[in-house]
Amino acid sequence: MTSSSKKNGSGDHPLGFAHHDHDTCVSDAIAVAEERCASQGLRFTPVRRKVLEILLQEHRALGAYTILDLLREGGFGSQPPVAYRALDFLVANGLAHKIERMNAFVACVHPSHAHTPAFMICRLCDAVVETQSSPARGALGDAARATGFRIERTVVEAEGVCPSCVDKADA
Amino acid sequence: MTSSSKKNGSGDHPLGFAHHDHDTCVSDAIAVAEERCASQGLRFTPVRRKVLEILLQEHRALGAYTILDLLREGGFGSQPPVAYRALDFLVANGLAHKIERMNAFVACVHPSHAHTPAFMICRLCDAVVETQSSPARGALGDAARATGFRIERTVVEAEGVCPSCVDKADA
DNA sequence: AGTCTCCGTGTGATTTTATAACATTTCACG
DNA sequence: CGTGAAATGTTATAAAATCACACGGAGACT
Repeated sequence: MTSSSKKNGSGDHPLGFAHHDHDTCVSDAIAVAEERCASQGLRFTPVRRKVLEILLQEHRALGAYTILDLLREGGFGSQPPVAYRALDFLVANGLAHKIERMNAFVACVHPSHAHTPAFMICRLCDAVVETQSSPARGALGDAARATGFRIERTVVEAEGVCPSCVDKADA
Repeated sequence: MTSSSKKNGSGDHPLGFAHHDHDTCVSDAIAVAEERCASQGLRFTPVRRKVLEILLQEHRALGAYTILDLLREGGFGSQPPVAYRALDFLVANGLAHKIERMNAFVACVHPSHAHTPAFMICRLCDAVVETQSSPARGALGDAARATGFRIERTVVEAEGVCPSCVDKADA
């Protein structure tokens, strides 16, 4: 029951604002992660794999403590550092992202290539969809260049209402 | 996180990546806030004013608990909700912004007109500079339109190294 | 083989950030 | 004045993140 803290277990329409073949997307992502870690000499340990599986399976943004509950159920350590360390690893290696606005984490949806992620977050149902952005090419990039600021990483998160909640609200 | 730094009245290199007339910028901003609240029927109460003054004076991102300490010194209530409520008010009314990445707050540098703020955050010295962005006009906006997501507000934060820390590092 | 070291993990405790709940005060407005 | 909504003060607690230290396994090296 610890995993049911919020709505939308894993069967509903998980998110993405659109449906897709979930099993495939999970196994593909795990395969990519394995390959990536192997090729870079990183250790894709059981805890790390499990956390990534959890994120992929739920397919939404999860708080570290929700993940921790699921880890516990899986027989892993149950203290916060266990989850945070695995998440740090996944985030550092582009396999997951942190949603700063929610203090939550999501699996990366295209871990195979480098990218500057951006997110659309529904304030009504908490759905999170990853997309791309190039903030450094717009006004922000101009400002950085003008001042001499060296951008290393950007956080881009749009808060609003997802299509399905728009429909409900308008109904 | 954001604490542990000594005062910084107006001399040092407060931030902005550039110097400016700090006293003027503080009093101007307070005046704008007063005017804005008056014209919109909002109550610019002592606590709210004090919090804004603190943010303007320090001219950097401050955690809620740092602000709370300064409030206490000013004879105001010293429990977390006091600070959070004032901050909520300032943020809701565009007089301050929350830096999600730091769980910290800064005074808005151009509260006079509506804008979509973006921030450059130095990971070495924690300096924060506000600038503009139009994320909804780029790839993110395209994605939102394509999926039917309705953007209400955006968080744009660039993490990197500010000019002065770049100089130090390269030296 | 041994054993050394690094890295990851397990665990308890703590710190930092944020909200809930409720009593009291303030203030605009009738 | 009264009255109700908004703001404040206070206690308590929840949620998020980190610290500190012990243990153990995989690889490197004789």
